Amino acid sequence: MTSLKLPLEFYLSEDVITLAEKLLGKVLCTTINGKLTSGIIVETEAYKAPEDKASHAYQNKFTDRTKIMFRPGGIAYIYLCYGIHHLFNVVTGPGEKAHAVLVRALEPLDGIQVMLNRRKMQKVQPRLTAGPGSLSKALGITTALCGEPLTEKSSKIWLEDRGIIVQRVIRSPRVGVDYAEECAAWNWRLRIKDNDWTSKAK
DNA sequence: AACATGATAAACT
DNA sequence: GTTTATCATGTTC
Repeated sequence: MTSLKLPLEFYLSEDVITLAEKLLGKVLCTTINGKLTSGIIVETEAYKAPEDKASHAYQNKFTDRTKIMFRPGGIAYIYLCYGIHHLFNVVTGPGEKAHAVLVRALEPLDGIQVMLNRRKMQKVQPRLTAGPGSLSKALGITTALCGEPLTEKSSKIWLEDRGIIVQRVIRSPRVGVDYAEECAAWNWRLRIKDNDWTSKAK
């Protein structure tokens, strides 16, 4: 169990793109209210501050919300979007650099019944954990977990390497970042090819 | 006022 | 079966 947990060094690379790619196939686990839920990461997005206009920390903008990203990697950055959705990010980099990887979609693994209850759904459908807001809700992730270390034994949230092999990775432009101008063209959205659990598009 | 979205409904093939 | 449009929603700045 503990040996499967990703080591702190994993998160300290300055190369967020490669890191985002490596996160595919890893397993995100949470124990909220004593209930274990987990899923394979099938879609991520890299955010590389300060030069990335799509990042909250563009130009090293330092606020109460973004300051969490300026810490060294290996912690969770969770923020509220559109007032409803909790989005889960992994903070990466050695510190100083406000890099982060957004987890956009999961393939359910453990605690599926718990996830169904949280989503108020009857049966498993791709949309259970497809989409950053959905997966957070399914795993019980809220802003209460913001800043939580992903490497501590006591953490309620962590990542595991269960030896899952990723066959092929697709790179595509990120969505919802039109305002980021030239940065919107950077192909920093990464997903596993031919996976039913990624949000739309194949 | 802006926002890294999701659920729903209505329109398509 | 799929894609497209609309809007609800609350925190940040």
